[in-house]
Amino acid sequence: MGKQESNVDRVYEALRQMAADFAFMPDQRINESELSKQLGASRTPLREALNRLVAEGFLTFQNNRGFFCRSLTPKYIQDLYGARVAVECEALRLSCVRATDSEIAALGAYLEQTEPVYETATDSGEQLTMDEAFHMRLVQLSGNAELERMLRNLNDRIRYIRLIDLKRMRDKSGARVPGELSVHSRILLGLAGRDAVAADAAMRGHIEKRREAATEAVQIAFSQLYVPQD
Amino acid sequence: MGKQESNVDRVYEALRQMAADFAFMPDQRINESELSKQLGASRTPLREALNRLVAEGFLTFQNNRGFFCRSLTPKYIQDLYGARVAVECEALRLSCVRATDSEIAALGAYLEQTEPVYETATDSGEQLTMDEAFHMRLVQLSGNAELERMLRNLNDRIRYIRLIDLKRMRDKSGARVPGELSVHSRILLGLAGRDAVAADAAMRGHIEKRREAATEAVQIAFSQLYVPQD
DNA sequence: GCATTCATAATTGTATACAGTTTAGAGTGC
DNA sequence: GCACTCTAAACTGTATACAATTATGAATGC
Repeated sequence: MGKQESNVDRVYEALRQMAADFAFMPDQRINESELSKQLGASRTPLREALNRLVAEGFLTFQNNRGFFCRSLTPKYIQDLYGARVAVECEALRLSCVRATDSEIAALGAYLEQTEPVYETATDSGEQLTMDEAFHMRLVQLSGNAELERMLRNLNDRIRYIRLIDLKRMRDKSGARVPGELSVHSRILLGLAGRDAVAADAAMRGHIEKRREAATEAVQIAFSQLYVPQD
Repeated sequence: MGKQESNVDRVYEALRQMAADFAFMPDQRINESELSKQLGASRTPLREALNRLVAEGFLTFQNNRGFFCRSLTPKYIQDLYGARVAVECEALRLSCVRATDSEIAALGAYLEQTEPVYETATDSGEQLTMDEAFHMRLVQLSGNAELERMLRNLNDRIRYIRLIDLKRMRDKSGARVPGELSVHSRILLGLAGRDAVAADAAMRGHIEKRREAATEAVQIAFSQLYVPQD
């Protein structure tokens, strides 16, 4: 068996990464010829990948003017956080009914294993990867593939801002008080106790808190994107 | 100003409609040459449109084998209904806080205007259009563009099944008892009273009820698709 | 300086050609 | 009949060419 992955897939993955990282500036027009050279593919597969990203909300498209990066505004980011609440809280409610005890225990073990690493990690990207993995595993427990698909898409579009927020959070506040339960632990505790209301409240509070800090993170994102410090 | 809409857009809209209606049979492989002739466009814009539909969940793609219609299974439909609950209930909770009285009154007026038409309508497609419009307007009141986008996508993928369900519902039960509030009215009443819990319960019950009937509708869908009665 | 016009360059839109891969089916042996 | 092989046809993947459209910028008039 040779390559399973097609060229379009490779181009698509690369572009998705670039779009997530705002390698294209907000509202920036994308030059197809230049980009195709850069990615080592012709415009045909490039445009196919770009069209997928339009449908996923990473890019926009204007007839006869081509593809543009999505814009970055507080409202846009607020909406993404709002959608996360919708998806993750409903998934959690479902999980309270549908997840088995062993599945919940497995996620608990994962949390216990990763939290010490998370607490001491110096790389924010690594931290965010762990955080996203926990939330994804949680939504997987709901057994609903659509909710899972939605969260994956939201995570990818919101990642750049979350990374900034995470960095700031670490700079500001000291380490969590030892012995105190982490937010993730409290969510999982609600789930284990099949207490949908408590789990929902913990999750909602968790996301809303980050959402409140997001507008400030958008400002910082702009300053990073338009005035590179390196 | 000449045409604003591009060829890709035209092809895309046509394909989306076809995919929604299962003009492609579940799991059916799509022949690009044939389809491009049928739509009067070459394979290049056709494939661009097909790629968008893959990203939206209408189609799937396998490398070197091309595009396929999404499969139609009870699980898939159940998941779509589950996602609808997530999106619509959260939108409703947001609306209880953010929607203005006049916006709610306007939706109430729309409901009062359409419900008599709805009750007496003989065309199920027309009924479904009204139903979808109400739900879309409701989610628009939340002010969250992402939730709106998500619901539009879900509606398009679930439409075929809802149409069957609506037909059956009408055949089975007689007309609603006069004087009794419609489900939509009860949802709106909860919203007007800023009672998120009541509104949520009404919405959740409404969607879950249809969801329970959906598996049966899937069976009928299959018999319709594979044994046309005309 | 500022707006307007027009020619030209740059860019996007799409048909087409052809290479690479998969699929279908005839042929063969058992 | 059944499984296997091999060849031809069908189909997908992508580069490329060229038409259509938009963007750029110099020239012009005020």
